[in-house]
Amino acid sequence: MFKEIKDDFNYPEMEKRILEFWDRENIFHKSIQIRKDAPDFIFYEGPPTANGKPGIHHVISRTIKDLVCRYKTMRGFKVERKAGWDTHGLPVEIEVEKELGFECKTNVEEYGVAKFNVKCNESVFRYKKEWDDLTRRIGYWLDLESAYITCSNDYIESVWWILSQFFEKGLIYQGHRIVPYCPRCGTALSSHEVAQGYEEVLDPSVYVKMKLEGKPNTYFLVWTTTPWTLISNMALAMGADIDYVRVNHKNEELILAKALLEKVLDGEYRIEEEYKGKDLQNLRYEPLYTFVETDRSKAFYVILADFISVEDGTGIVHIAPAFGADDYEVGRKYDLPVVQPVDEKGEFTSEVTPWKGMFVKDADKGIMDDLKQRNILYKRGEYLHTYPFCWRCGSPLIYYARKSWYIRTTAFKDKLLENNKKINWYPPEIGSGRFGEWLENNVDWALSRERFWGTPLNIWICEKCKQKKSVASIKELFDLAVEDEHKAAFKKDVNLHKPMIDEITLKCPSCGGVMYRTPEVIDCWFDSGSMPYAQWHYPFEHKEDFKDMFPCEFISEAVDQTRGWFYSLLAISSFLFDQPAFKNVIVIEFIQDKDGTKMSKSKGNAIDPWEVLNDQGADALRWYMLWVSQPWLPTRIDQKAITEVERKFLSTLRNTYSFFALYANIDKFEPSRHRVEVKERSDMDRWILSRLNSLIGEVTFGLDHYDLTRPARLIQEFVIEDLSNWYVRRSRRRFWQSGETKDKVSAYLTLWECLVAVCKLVAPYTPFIAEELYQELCVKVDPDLPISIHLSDFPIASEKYVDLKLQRKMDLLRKIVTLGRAARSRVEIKIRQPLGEMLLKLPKGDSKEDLKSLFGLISDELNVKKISWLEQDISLTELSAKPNFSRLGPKWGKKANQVAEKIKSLNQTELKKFRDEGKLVIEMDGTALEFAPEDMEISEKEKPSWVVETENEYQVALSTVLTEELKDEGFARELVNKIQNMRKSAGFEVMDRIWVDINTTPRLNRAIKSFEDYVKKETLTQKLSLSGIKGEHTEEWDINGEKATISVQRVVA
RNA sequence: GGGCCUAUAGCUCAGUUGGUUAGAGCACUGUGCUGAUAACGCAGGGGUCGGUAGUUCGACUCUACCUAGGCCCA
Repeated sequence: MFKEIKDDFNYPEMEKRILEFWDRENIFHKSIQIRKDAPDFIFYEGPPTANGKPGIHHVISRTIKDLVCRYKTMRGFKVERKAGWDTHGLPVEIEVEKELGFECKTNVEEYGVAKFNVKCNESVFRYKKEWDDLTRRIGYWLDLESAYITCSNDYIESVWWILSQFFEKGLIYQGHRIVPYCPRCGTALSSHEVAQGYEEVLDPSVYVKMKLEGKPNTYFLVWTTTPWTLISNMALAMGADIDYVRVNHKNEELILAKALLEKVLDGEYRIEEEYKGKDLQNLRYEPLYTFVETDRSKAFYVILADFISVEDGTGIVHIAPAFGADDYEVGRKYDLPVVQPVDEKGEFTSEVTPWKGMFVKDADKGIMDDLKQRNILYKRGEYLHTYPFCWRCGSPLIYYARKSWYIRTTAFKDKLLENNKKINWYPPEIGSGRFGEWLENNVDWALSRERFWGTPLNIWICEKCKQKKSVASIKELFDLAVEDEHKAAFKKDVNLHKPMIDEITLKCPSCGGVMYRTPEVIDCWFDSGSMPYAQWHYPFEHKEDFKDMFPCEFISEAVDQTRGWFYSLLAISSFLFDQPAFKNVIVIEFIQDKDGTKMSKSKGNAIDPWEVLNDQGADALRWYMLWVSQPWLPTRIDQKAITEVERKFLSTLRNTYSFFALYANIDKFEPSRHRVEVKERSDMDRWILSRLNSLIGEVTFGLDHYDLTRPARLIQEFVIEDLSNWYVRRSRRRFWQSGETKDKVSAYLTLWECLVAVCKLVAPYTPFIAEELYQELCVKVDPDLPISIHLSDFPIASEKYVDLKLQRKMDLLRKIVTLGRAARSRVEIKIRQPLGEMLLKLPKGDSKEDLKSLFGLISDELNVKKISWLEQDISLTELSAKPNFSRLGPKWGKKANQVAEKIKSLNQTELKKFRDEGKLVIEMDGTALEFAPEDMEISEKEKPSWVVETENEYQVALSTVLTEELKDEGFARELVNKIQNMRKSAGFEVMDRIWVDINTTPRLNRAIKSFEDYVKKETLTQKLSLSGIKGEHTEEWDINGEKATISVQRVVA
């Protein structure tokens, strides 16, 4: 027996049942085991940070990963899915700092770095259970037990090995990095933190005159909003192709951008000379301040930069390499000195005598006064702009150069570009555009972070001779470490994190001095980019079989990873193995709320995934997200829309199964015991199988090309329109037939085959309902089949069953049926009333013979007795003309009435000519009448007793003549319908036999007599009487205008 | 401030190399049907294709600029 799905079916409940089944039978691991000799499909799980709750956007990325992995498994690959956790990074530290109520970095040191890191470690796994639960609930099959963890010793050891490879090749160096820095907290902020703290503020706006060397009275006019940085000025930057002018203004010669003259200068000026920026390159000027010893030959001249705009300022930008990222970059290019007379508290150092110990921003006023006094301040004002403040303490941030370690990625930039081209990006424009263009402008990777909770940078530096050593393994560390109590303690309990690792000192191989570890930890993107190797503890383990696990075929993450994980994977793999770490990537856009704005907890518009999962279920959510739009488009999510998906698609699929189960149970039909060759089946069967195989082909093609949305839409279309609304609808009666005819068996087999195939097609998308139906449709039928749908193979399209000609025929037929239904509806003759004749007209090219074999279907669906062709030149409509008297009167005066009569008597040819050409000349009583379009109104009507519907060149005409015989049959069908309704409302089972009594008019009695057998057979009536005896259930009806009292009663077997 | 993505019916989305009257589902209105399922059928209303300018015989489609939302970078 197939399980009949009851009305109280509940998706979340079913899904939980399936989850238990998967657990109990260990299906996930079996799905890998059974493919153990199959080719690998390598997948990398991008590690999430578990220190926050998972949200709805995580569901989409996990669904996509799961879908691809399940699909590839069903396609015959072995797909290992190792989970991973990203555990390091500033966000974790901030979370813990908040918990502990810390206000600045020094609090951590006071608290103790060791204790702090223990807290970080705990914090990271606080939400792990939430993640595990959600992962399981949405059906994301992932090997959580063997997850890689970026803070484990093995993982860190692999990362160290990779770092040492970079180091050995000379690709790691020390430089400066400009960071947004909070002087009060004494810490650099991540871009994410900076973004939280922008505020609109008024800053000083000053225009300063910088005197040209050796040119009396000539100045560059320079603008800045941070006067305190002028003390560290090293150069002036101009745009190579920007137009500059020298003007005579208030008895001085000033140089500035031509476009900004009006905006900047107050009063009269005279242009003396014009040039491009590049003409002024290398011109020297006199420094404003000389507090700091500087190699003059390297500074104080005009350089060119591409970031100069003429929006604001003067088109000449003052460059202080220590205090701006652009400044620093261009400074490196020109080898400008980095002068930084500002300490970690943001105060001027003692060199800057007038303002020493003063917070730099507080010194602005004094500096401006000083400039004014020296008569080199052109003007000062205020400037309203957004400026970043510390989100924690509210202090203004300063951009500040810190010592930093870099990886020289620019040294192998061409490899990065080349390897990027080997990646298939979905969508492609991310790879070529956003990511590719960014790679073109690659700058060295700032590797180090001055924080506590991270992978310690594995570089030790000799105190004496400054020799550096990058330790490649724990073993090497032991070999080189100075024998002391720290080493002994470390050996007992290896912990590669700060602060323990900092206590390990090495003996310098060159001079025998003591080597101390550089205090920084590394960027956690390096951790995650190392996962292809570190997740296997490569090269310390898996050295031999590593080539089978690298690179991977597929990853998928959100678009914010372009400069994150996507880059770190590519950079490290390009260096180590000169190939991309991943071959295909689906980039996911963010989910927005139904108004198109970002979901966030603070806005309160975030959808809780559990709400959806408990309410509509995982399948509905999964299907919705993949069906609604391509993952790389911003998707608006609306919980109501998920309900719609459930109602329309999942329920239709379920009900189609239900229909099958109901009748298969009645007939005790077992698919495995029957066989009918497809070619021996009906047109209807061959049609749906043809559609099915076309569908399989299209779905496979899509999924093979990482297009997940189009296949979903095609499957949904197939299930609703083709399978349920046409095949099942049209085939219902075939399942009703008594006895075991070949036609009935064919229908059962066909529907069963379609359902099984559809289940397998949707198995990667909606793994739960697919499993539920598979258990009924397959496992019960044949115990030799795999015990789970996820252990079976994906369907293969059989070309031999694809009959495109048949599909076109069916499309045509359905068009004709639609026209026929519209025609009936217009004259209000219901389908149950048979009609005598139908005429069809097709466009010239269409073959009539092809369609003829399907006439049976049409006459069945539209309930007509006979179908014939309507020849091309015969028309079932006629034109008629209505005279427009308000025009005829003025035009023809007394003759108007005569003319009107003439108009009414125009023949079809004349009317057609008038309609087509808009004019007509005819003769009346010897004079020519010339009609204009306004003279009459043309309308088109069917000929009497026909109703016609036309679409393009397709025309359908139904005869509306009702003979007494047709009426009799109409009565009979109406009666059947009413009795069926009564059976249903009385709660009888489909196979129950009944007694019927009808008390009605003579006219209806006559119809009943002539269709008695038909009525009885359709309604499973054993005895039909006309005596007026009331049975269990009695109702009054109006049967096509005839009153009738109908009683039904169940026959007790 | 810079780069990239998105904007089509009330809602969610299609729309091919530029080509007739811009489509679907949902929602809405009317209507029919219901052993046809959480349905289904038929008809209807609903659009300045985000805005402006340009290229073109012709622009939802190509170009520029602008507006709004998103991501990344400053």
